[in-house]
Amino acid sequence: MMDTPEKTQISSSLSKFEDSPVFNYINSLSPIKPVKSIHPTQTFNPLSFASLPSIFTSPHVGSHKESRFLKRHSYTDSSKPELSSGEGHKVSTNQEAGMVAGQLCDSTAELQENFNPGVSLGEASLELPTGTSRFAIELPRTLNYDCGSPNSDPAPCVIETNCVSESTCTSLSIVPFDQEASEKGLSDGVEAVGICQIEQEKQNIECNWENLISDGADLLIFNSPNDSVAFRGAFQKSLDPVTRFCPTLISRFPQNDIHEVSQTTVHSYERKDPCLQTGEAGELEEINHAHGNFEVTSVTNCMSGSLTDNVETGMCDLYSFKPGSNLHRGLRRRCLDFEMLAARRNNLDDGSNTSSYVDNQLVPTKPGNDSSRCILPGIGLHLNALAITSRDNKNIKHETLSSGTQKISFPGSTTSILPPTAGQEAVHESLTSASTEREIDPAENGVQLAEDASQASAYLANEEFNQNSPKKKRRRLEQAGENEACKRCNCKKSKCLKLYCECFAAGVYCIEPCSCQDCFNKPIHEDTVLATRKQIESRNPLAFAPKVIRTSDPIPEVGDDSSKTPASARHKRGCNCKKSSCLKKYCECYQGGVGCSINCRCEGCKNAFGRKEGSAIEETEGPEEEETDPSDKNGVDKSLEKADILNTEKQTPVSALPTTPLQLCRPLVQLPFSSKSKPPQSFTAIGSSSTLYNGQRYGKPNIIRPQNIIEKHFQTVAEDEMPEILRGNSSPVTAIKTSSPNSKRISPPQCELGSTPGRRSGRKLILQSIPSFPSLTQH
DNA sequence: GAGTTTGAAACT
DNA sequence: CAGTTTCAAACTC
Repeated sequence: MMDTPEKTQISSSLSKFEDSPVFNYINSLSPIKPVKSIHPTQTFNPLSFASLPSIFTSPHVGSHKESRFLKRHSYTDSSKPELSSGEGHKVSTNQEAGMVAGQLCDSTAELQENFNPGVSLGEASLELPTGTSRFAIELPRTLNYDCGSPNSDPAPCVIETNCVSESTCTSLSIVPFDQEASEKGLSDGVEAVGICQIEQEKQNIECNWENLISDGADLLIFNSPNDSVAFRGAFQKSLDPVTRFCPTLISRFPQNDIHEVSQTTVHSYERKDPCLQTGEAGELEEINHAHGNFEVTSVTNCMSGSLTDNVETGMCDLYSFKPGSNLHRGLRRRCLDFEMLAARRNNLDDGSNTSSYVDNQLVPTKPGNDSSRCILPGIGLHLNALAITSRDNKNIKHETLSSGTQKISFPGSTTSILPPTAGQEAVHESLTSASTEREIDPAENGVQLAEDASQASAYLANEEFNQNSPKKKRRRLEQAGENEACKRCNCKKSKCLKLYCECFAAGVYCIEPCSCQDCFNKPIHEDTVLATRKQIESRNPLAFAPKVIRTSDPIPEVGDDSSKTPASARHKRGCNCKKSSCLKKYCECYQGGVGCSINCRCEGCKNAFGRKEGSAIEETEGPEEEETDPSDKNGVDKSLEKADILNTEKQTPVSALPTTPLQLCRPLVQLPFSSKSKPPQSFTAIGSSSTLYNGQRYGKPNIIRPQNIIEKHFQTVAEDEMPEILRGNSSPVTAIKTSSPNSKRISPPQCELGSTPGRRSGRKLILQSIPSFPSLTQH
């Protein structure tokens, strides 16, 4: 170390005067090769930053490394005035060739290049999949470290003649660059070192993840700048790249059966951030496959901070997100998506809504390019859908898989056809969990995407995708499986800036098919839309949250028909139906394909998906139908059909929770919002600890990951043991509710189960028993 | 397609 | 917080 700093200083001081003094000095230092040594010295000067030197050590690297270093310099410069000042000239000189920004870009490119080889090496030495994953993960970190982290300090060590030592010293960040080393034949040693380092990092990462897992809050928050960076990068990337990710991930998982790897990666992602996941995944792929410059560049950019900051700020401004909050991410994404869309639309055709519409529509219609779009959205959708219920429907899975698999063509959704293999399922779960996490981000993207995806699916399902009349469209959509994702409104007075508007409520811009009047929910009026959203959210943070929340908790509200009501899904607020008997779409619960819960204030509930406790008692199935019949047999029939479907599904052991298309669709749409709107609270609460759930039901759905795990937990445990307890008992929410008027209702159900309090207590116990991921169950 | 019903959202 | 109004979807004809 000592030597290096001296060298650096010297080099820096000499740099300007390189010619004579430097040479002399160098010559003095390295008797062997005065000339070559010069190179490094120059590099060093700019590199004076600790980290860089290592790279410079190898003469080859020369230009490339320099560029890299330059980047670092730029970063480091801010952090380290000394270097900047001293080196400034040098740097500037070096940079003279290119602007700083240009350097960044170049550096990024270089990085990528470097990475690729490094990856290959690492993989070769290590396991390919793991290596790749690691690598991807590592990269960001390394970058981060490079930037300003103390780690850079070791760089001086690098200055030392030994390339190997240097590489090691540089460690994380530079290791990948081993190309040089490899070239020199040092590769072996370097690789070993690099691998070790990588492994260490990996371990660290894992640990971090674990920690993160423990901390729900952390989960939400970017673990490391890397995450944020990755995320940002992903963000920055166009949708297309993002779309890539999903398919890649999906494809990989099932194909390779790299369950562990995939899971690990997924989990990690999940834990961190959905966004991150995508980003990282994307990185991986890109690195592996195409050398995606984007990500790296994005990372570098993030390093620079300019882009990311801008984005964030912009996003924040738009939604007034809180920087620290976990939601942030999701919000950002949403925002981004939103903005992205807006930007696109604006770019495409400022005035033309059509362009935007095109986007939405295109998805279904145009498999090719659009597919990419779809993909992103699809991802979001999938995620959302998944988020809704990890288990849920095959449909969801299919969609997710299909979408995931396919940017190409939703028809790919046909993937649904493919029976999910165990591996797929596992992947699925992981994905779902991930998706759930993403829900946040997907929020916007998800919504839009979801719409797209839904549209696509609908399209697939129904050729008729014609959307001439909203009603027809709706019906078609419904028929299609009710991919409500393609929402179309018919607003006349709300200007599509109120929750009355489905599109707005779903966080989606209105599109052509909409027959709304005086619509402001268009990219053109983005500002207005955002402002309005803010307003609404200020009033009700959960306004855009998904109305139907899927929760692993079967328990919470359902006191009623255990069989009918999908425990996992509940309407956030519950319905207030009085005349529809919760048998028509007027009922949000019914519409969402979920049973009524304690939260509901409905009267004469006959919800086919599950009655409210009180109502359930009141009405047995037989009588219900009878009662329902009078009012509307037709409607009932329809509803029953759905209900039947659900029932059948329920009957099937697999889908404990009915996953009607409705559910899927709705939740999808809603989810995105929820993610957006979701108050950070929910997230934090969820993530932080199981204990905090009170208010969090909403959040739950968002928290995908825990659900998956927990859900499984519950399912396994719960199904056997839980059901009774859970059924009877009230989730924390229910408990809360008990205090509320609803509690009255609750009491009657007791008849079924016995002592409610006991249930509650039992339930609590159960929850407690589930230590790690309490959040899931929260309700 | 027009009109009615319905319940959420918004308002007071 | 409760009551009322507004709104647009859902539904019927």
